[in-house]
Amino acid sequence: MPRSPEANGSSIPDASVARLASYLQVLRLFGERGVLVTSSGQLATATGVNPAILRKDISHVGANGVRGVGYDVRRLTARIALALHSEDTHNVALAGAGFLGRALLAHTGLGRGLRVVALFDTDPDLIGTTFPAAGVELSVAPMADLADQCRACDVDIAVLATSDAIAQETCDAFVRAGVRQILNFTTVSLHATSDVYIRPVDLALELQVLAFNASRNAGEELTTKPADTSAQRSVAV
Amino acid sequence: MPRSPEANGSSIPDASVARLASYLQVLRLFGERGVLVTSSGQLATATGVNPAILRKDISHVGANGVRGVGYDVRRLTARIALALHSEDTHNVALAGAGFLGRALLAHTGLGRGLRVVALFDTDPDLIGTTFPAAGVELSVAPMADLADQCRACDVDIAVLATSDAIAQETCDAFVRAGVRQILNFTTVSLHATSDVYIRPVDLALELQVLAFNASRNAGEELTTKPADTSAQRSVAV
DNA sequence: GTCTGTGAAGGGCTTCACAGCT
DNA sequence: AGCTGTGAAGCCCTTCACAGAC
Repeated sequence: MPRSPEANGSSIPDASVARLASYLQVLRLFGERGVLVTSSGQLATATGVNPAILRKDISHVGANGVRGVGYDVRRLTARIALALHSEDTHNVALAGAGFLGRALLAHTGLGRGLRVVALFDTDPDLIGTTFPAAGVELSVAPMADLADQCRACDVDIAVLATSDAIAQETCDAFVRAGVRQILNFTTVSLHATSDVYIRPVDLALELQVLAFNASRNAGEELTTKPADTSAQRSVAV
Repeated sequence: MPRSPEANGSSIPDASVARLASYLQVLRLFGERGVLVTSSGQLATATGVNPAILRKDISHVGANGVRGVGYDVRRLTARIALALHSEDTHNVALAGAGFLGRALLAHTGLGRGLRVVALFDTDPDLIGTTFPAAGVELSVAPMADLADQCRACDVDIAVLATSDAIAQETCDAFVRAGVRQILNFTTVSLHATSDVYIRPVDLALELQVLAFNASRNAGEELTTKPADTSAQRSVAV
């Protein structure tokens, strides 16, 4: 992973961005429940991270808390939302209306500000079928319409949930249509010019790691702990 | 992420394990195509990583290559498979037969040595329905049967693809049934004793990071590159 | 006393670069 | 010449621990 020096325009570490997004979820939940003030300790246990790193993450979006007291829930929510641009709306295109595609569509809280506006598949039987997506009924379009629809709907982000066989060509089509952020659920390692950010999400890999742990533990019968319960980091929909 | 000192019984880094699993995929493909010898460069581009780290990863499973030539595909395949215990068979239980659950079931190449042997859901309409899983027809069982079936089938690994509402209780049930490796697709941060390894897979988080990048790029209009095209790491099914 | 904000220390992973074998 | 194996350097991130504010 090359990661060009200072690729991160805003100086806020990728790892922190991911965690901040999860704090945001919890904070919004707290807000809905009428909680006014919270602490790094509470937030940390709720999200499964270390309190110290939580405070450091928060410090990246500007200091907010009151020493000896904690954080104002509304204020902190607003700060993080601002820093993550989480109020911006992004239009998402989804390629592949199989089980995985539909699981992603159905996923509640795809995240505020994310709206699936286009859905593609190669299967002729599926084309024209509609699926509910955040209130709207979304109709499956053929791949041939990909470029036109993406441009028309001002798509920012693409999600690839197709078969491996057509992954690269679909990716190319998205890139030609001007999409620069692609989430890749296929097992193919995609190639594109360096201005395109492709994030692979290999669901099988995680299971391989678990399997490795399981084999290891079976052999050693608990002489050592496998790792820890808390989050490493991953993907989400 | 506490990660207790020397938690990793076998000294081979987690990050390497994940990558080794992906090399294995590619190597098996090469093998089927009749390729006899390959190089770190070829494997690196095929998997989207740096050649140097690939060689280092491979060195963890014991030196294999021939300087000036490359790696014998069959030999390397065997070495990695051995190190990852990839020939061991693990029985997997899947909780949740919604779209996500079915997507996971349908996913080809869940990984060699991984076999879904039990499927649970709360929906009374779904119970008794069968789904194809690696050749066998798998019938949906009620949650009440979870413990019995897991023990009976000698389940190693559990996958949580349920609704958030019942995530923790389902997790607890798996732990009581003796499962120590859990892949968590819900957005709940699960808690269990420290001998249980829980790996969260938050599909929405990845999208949040993409959205953040998209907003950032839109603002700065390409003064800097977003990051890089190649893989960071993630999850897969 | 409680809880935040942060410098400093520590660790793990990646990259570089080169020695060594064929 | 080509490619592997690996010490060394560097980087990023996490953890510790404590000073400071209430």
